[in-house]
Amino acid sequence: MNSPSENPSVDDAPILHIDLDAFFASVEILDDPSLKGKPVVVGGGGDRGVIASASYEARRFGVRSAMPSVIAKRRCPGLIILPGRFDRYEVYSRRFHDIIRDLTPEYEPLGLDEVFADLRSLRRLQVRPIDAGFELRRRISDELGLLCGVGLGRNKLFAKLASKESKPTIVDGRLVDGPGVVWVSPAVERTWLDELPVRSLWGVGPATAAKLHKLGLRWVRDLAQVDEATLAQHVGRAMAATLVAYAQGEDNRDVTVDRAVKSVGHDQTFATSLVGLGEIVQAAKGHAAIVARALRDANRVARTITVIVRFDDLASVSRSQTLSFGVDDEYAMAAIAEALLQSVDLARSVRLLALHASSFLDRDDNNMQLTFGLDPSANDPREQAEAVSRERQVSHEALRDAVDDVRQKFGRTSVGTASELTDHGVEIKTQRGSHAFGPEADQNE
DNA sequence: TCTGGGGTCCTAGGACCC
DNA sequence: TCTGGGGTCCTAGGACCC
Repeated sequence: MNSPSENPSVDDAPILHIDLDAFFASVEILDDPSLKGKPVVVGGGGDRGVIASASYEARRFGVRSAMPSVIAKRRCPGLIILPGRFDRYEVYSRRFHDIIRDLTPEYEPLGLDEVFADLRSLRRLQVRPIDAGFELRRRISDELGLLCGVGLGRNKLFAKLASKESKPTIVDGRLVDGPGVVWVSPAVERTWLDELPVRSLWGVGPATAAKLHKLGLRWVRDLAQVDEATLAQHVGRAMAATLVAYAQGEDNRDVTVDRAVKSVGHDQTFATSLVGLGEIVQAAKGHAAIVARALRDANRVARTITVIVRFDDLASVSRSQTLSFGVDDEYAMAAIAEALLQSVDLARSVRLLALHASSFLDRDDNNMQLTFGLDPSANDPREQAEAVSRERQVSHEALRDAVDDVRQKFGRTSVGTASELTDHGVEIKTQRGSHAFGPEADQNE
């Protein structure tokens, strides 16, 4: 929108946002150059799959990320759908972060392919944000072979909107280069923002956009003038406050370095829906093995276990239980999950099962002694499950440590439990694939 | 055209404590 | 018989982001 003619200081453009173009698809093309120039996407190829990342060649056909694969194939009959190799993307992501870190340690990743950076600590070095942006693009292109867009602005809101503006676009089926680096100068902020649709603001998705449209609010300039209390009645207090602030160009979100993870989980949509408690509990055990491993890798234990079931009509229900202690054992987690699933009406067939763990404690702070009063013969099924879970968490400790120890020394595939092996087989048909357990995954740690 | 899997945050009601 | 107010935690659901 405004190709920078000036060269702002870090005080005029303190926040940088950088976003890799078509990241997953681009990595696939780098690893297999024969894909170059072809419509390539990464995503689930089955009936229930969606597109995670689309090359620009695929976008020319109207294929977009988050689009169901069935639709994408219809729009682009020759579409190449790849299952996704997240260990590879993580390698590239780390190298991407390394390049950002060379500029400043004050950066915050969002997913694998985006970063916000706060440039203010570079004031003394006389760094010019626009020069820094072009230099990042050059290095990412030279060293990684990837393209990206850079946005600069007074806050995260403008930096992110600007990076979007910096990207290539498709006009009449043709790819048009973007400027690469865009700065929203304070002088143009107001007019720039006014012309955007409300949907382009952070936090406005399909549901909120529909509510806003119903209220006659289509453009950011409409939002900038709305009464916050009235808006709050429709979208909630917090949303109303942030939307009005954003619409006025105000965004006080900091660039947060080292954001702590608050939950880990595993979701799986089944190619064929599951029927009945038995099948679902069996699947939950596989989920528990994956989530427990992630917890131990992060050296955390979780007090809250949540199961989410989605039925074929896409309605979902969740059940959660918070324990008086933390778990990182798959059998301890599975005991809770099973009890939670028993409280769900499973008359309908189930297309998705998710298992999440949250309310983390440091492993060293997990005081199991406080829980000796638990009675496995209690009447309340939740108390019962908690007692069983505690017993497993305690009694498997030595085994877990031994297994983790062997894995540390000899790699992940060297030893495993039966449920993990079963799960491994099940996982092959999903995006996650078997690679997560392979030797490559270990090299990257 | 029919919606994945990794997450984050917000809301609202109820329980419980002081 | 009528009944507070604030704070925190837990549960269930919803929306959003990449």
